[in-house]
Amino acid sequence: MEGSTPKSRAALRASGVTRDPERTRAAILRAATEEITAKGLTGARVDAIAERAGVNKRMLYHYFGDKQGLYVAVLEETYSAIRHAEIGLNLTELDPAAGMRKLVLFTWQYFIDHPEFLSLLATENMNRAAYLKKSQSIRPLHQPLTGMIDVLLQRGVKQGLFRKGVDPVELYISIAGLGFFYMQNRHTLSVIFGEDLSAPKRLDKRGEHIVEVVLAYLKPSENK
Amino acid sequence: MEGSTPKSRAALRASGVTRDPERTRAAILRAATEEITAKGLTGARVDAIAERAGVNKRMLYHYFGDKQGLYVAVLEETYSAIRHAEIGLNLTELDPAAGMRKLVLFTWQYFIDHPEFLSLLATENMNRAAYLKKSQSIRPLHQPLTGMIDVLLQRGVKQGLFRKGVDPVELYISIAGLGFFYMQNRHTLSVIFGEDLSAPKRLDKRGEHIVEVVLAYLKPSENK
DNA sequence: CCGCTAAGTAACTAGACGGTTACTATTGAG
DNA sequence: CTCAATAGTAACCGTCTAGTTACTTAGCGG
Repeated sequence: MEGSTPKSRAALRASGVTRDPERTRAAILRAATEEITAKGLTGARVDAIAERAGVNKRMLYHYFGDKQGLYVAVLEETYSAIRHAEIGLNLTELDPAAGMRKLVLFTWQYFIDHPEFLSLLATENMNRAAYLKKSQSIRPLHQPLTGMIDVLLQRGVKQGLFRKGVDPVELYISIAGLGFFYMQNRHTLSVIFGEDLSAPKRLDKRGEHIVEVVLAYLKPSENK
Repeated sequence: MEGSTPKSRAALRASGVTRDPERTRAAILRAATEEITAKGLTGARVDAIAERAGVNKRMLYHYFGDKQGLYVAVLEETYSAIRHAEIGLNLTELDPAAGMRKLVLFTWQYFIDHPEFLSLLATENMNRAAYLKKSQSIRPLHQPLTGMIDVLLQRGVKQGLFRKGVDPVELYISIAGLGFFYMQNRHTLSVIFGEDLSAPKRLDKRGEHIVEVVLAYLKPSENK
């Protein structure tokens, strides 16, 4: 009988019925990111991750060892994503003020689009960066970032647009902080100030505010 | 026999052997704050809180109902503490620039001295402010804050020291954010940037940076 | 088309955890 | 002094949860 041989790999994969290691792994990682960023590492349930991924719980241990291993994978992937997006910015092609504006608005928009990054950072810091410290793959991702900011600052100083002596790390922390605090704490802040801080128009307003704050700081003093 | 009557209340309280509702309640609340801010709401263990407080677990349910009730009590007390400290600042007696500097440095120092406030905010926002929304006692605490900032801004504008049209809420979020992000994420940021951001000197530097950023933003543009 | 390795499943388990029960001891009012 | 209300204790319980075991099935090299 011609139908007795199992279906071709392609057909099987298309129907989604059979094994597909990459797909399974990716589904677990995605589900874990959602569950862990929604509820924290201790709040996340392994069974919930498996169910969300549509995968047997055993697979989770098969691919990632244990809950911590899964968490580290989520952490590495999430950090990797933002750092690679930043590198793609190509700020050095623009004039310094425009480049800085682009960096600030990019960072702000990234936080809006990726709330999971915010939660994960909160979770990892609550644990005093214990897992990040162990990870070998994350640290090297950050040199391009400060390097890029440094170049931008130097070109701005040379053109008389920016003040001298600005520390790139300090500046980056400020750019990130102005957006991060607002987004991460928008739920409590909305209650406290009686204003819906998640409204799209409100987010735009905040973006412009952050640009203004950063550019005002970078401006050289009048008596140069 | 003269010793047959129980010791006087004062003596008993002094020896710490007998009942003391207020003391027990306070010990539980303090232990809960430590445990919950260290490990998050889901990570905190009820048994650990009881042990840390030197109290039987049953007492925790006696005074606070359940784990959530205890969490709400921690939340209310912690918010109450910072808001009352802010009100005590009396900024309106100083000239606007000095007042603003005082507010910024106070906020920064508060975050340094009270890391538990930072963790608790992160925890509550991860839960989308579900408990804060229910609390009746926290919201009214915040009107004095924005009011105070508003007065400071108006006086600065009148004296030609500050720009016009600054939104007090936006400004407060920026002041808090510049310090909050640094402190809350100092563990991951230190790893990423290869620098110990918790060093006292580094903290002082950050404080001055935040003051500079805020005052630069508030400065009126040259062509007034 | 055989046989070994990797992918996948279902049922299970030891221990942790939030919360309760049944009880005793202290305190303060009358 | 008495008694009711409150503070406090120890042991216990049902459920949840991370991780495991024992097993089946698909896929691929030879």
